[in-house]
Amino acid sequence: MSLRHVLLGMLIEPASGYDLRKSFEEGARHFWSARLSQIYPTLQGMERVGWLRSREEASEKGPVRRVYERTAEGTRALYDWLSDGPVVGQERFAYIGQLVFMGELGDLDRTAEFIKKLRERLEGTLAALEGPAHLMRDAFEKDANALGVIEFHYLLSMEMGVRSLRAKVGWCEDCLDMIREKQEAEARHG
Amino acid sequence: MSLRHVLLGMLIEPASGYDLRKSFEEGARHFWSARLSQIYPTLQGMERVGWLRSREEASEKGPVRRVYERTAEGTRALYDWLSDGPVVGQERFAYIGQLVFMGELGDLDRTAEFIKKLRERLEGTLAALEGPAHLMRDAFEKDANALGVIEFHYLLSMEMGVRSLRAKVGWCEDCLDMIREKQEAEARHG
DNA sequence: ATGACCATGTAATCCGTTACATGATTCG
DNA sequence: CGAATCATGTAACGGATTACATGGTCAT
Repeated sequence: MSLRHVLLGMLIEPASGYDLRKSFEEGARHFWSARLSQIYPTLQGMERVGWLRSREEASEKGPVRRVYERTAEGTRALYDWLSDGPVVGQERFAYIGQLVFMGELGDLDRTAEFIKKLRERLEGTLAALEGPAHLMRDAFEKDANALGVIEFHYLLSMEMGVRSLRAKVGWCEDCLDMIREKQEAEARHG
Repeated sequence: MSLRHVLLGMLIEPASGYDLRKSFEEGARHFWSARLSQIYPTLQGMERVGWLRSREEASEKGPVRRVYERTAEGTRALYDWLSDGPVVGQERFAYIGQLVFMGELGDLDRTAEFIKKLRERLEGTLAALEGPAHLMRDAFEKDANALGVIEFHYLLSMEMGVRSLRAKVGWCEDCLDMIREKQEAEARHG
């Protein structure tokens, strides 16, 4: 029950479904994702329950745009969600499951291959985040007033992404070391 | 399409739905979660497609247990999944969204409160993981042969949980510092 | 006898993905 | 002329949560 709230948060300014998808691709990648085919019906549902209102708007290129904006009720729903305290759900990490169950195969070389691939992926995501995060962090360090409150919150969230990705990449390195160590021990007298 | 695979992985030995829930609560908390009401129909579905077979078994306390075990096909499906390479999905972190959108409120004290609550939760989860992870890590460091291959894989996965939770707790601390810094800057000449 | 734990499930609803369907404009 | 981008949606299916429904055993 959270995509609705994420969309509410993004609708600090009126936007169409198509615009919002760009927000997911550019801004929100590191904490949420959604497809157009989910965004459109969700917006319709939010309008039905009175959280949003919409109007049609001509576009230069392409068909008419349906632009949504929050109603007072929608804003209340957003603020209620923010007041709920941190929603720390049951996050799901399929790749950790894969790693655990790979134990059954008993092939440490294969496990090492798996972790190398994982490290690559994580490094890719990290690289994409580090640039923009670094820029904002520099600005903030030079002058803590350089960023507005909204940008500042955005910086905090990007730092989270960077930190936890770095920790995961570090974990990959250490895993590879531990695997080598185990292989050597097994070769000696396992 | 992954709960099925997680259940397959857990069924290295025959187990009932009820047993499997315990595996989620004890062993798999840090990477997956599932309710009984999802587990039961999923097992039934897996039996229908031939990944599992089941038999009834008397229980000392309570009603008859339905115990599932993997078929050869189920084992193949599991190994195929493991061969797919790391499934790095679009993880969703609702609390990061909450933090970002809290920018709109423009109340840094409230943001600080939010982060303190979040830190508490993360520390709780971390504390629960660190004990068992520490025990295994010690055993491994004394003798890399002390752990069997399956336990070793389990250690790797717990280390991941510990690492990324520590990184997140560290991020909470730094956020609080940055918020103080920003508040002071604003007081000076914002 | 009350509550915790054992044990299984169904039904309604909602959330999310994949695939399908359409059509205009702009840039190379 | 073809590909990318703009722009909106529906349909079918599958994954997940919440609530409902039942009943036995064991310890205090």
